[in-house]
Amino acid sequence: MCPAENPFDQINEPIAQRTITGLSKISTALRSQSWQGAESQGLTPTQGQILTFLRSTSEDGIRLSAIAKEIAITPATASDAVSSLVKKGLVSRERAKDDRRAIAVCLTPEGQKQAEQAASWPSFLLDAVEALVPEEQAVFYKGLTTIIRTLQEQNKIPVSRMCVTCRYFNANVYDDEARPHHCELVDAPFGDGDLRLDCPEHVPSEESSLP
Amino acid sequence: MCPAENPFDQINEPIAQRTITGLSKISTALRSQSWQGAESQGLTPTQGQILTFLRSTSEDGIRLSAIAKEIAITPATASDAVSSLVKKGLVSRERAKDDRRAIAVCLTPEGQKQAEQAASWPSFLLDAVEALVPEEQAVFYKGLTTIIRTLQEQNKIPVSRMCVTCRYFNANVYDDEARPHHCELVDAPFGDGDLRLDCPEHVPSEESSLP
DNA sequence: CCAAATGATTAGATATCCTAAATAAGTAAG
DNA sequence: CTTACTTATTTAGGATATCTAATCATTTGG
Repeated sequence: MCPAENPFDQINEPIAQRTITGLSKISTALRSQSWQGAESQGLTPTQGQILTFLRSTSEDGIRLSAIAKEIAITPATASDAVSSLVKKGLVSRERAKDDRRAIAVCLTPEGQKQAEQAASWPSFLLDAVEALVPEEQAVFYKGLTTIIRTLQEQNKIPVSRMCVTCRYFNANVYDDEARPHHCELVDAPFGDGDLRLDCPEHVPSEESSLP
Repeated sequence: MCPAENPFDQINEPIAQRTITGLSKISTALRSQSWQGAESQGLTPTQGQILTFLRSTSEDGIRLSAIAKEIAITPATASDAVSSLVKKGLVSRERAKDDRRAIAVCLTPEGQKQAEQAASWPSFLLDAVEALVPEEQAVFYKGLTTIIRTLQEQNKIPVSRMCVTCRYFNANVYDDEARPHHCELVDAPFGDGDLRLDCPEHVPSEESSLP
């Protein structure tokens, strides 16, 4: 497209810049809503996030440092928050069996219940995301995975167990546009819309491959 | 697509849910980076956001309540943050001329400088967004505007001056796929990629029209 | 002119978040 | 097997962030 043809190129910021502004706005919404969501449970956003994280892991006994890394806070802050949760009886804090420097944080039964609720507050976004037609959703989601992947490579975000960094993932091995990728674990082809951000079966690969 | 054809439909969460997870991850990155970005200036994230907001408005003398609404914090929190900024000499706080209950917050010259820097920290996302090819960027951006628009309608996010809620905006009036919309202010057709999230010329419309 | 609404601040409480230092336990090199 | 380094967590100290609720001042509506 010739620049002279498009007067908006002259007056608009670059699209990447505007995209960042948009992501920031959504981030603002998430922050402000997380207060309202968590507060109704007598929790703070950080505490809610910790419960949600504990719930999502099948292991019992999560290290404090793992929590800190996932939520992207310092160990000191995580320690404080866990103390609050212990005081509220939602998690237990025990010494790890294999490493007595470390602690194992677990959900209590009451914590389980609270975690269910805490995990559901971001659903206020559901209507908004579903305002996109399915094809838009798929492309949008694909864009998200790409962005997150890049952020992980730059260590700007905790590494999660996503397809694109998994040993069992093969990108673009089929001609089928709807399902060009292959997962060796379930041994099946799949498309962008089925890419996962947090797969329990994830095994990190040496070198990653972008879809 | 027939469900039996796609085994992933059985084991994956709905795509909207995973999209929300992804947005939350980016939000986490923004939060943690905003600390590092702001801190290097001796600011906190909230203070940085306030400076950025003041910088983006041409008016001189922003109400405290306007700040609170934009950042999605309570007036009380905003008042505290402004006090900190005043102490640091980055903004001035004066009574508004037209309404003596209200205050007018302005950037000082020193605040101007700091605001420039504070506004630039989210550029850590630039590489990640630019990892998308231009067409992906455009679609992704379009999706963002739709989501933000929906959130605004639900009062989950402060209303901003975006095209899709502007009196001068006409959605999908041309057959040209590249530029289906029309802005009456600049009197020109344009496409999704040129939609704005914060247009100085914005005039709210009675009823909004989704592109 | 008074009641109700609005704009901002203050009070009081808890949590966030940092850095830096302290404690304790594993690990590796001689 | 002991010293030195590393790792996991906690404490200490300090500056906000953030909320709700109460208060004060001003404006607006009737």
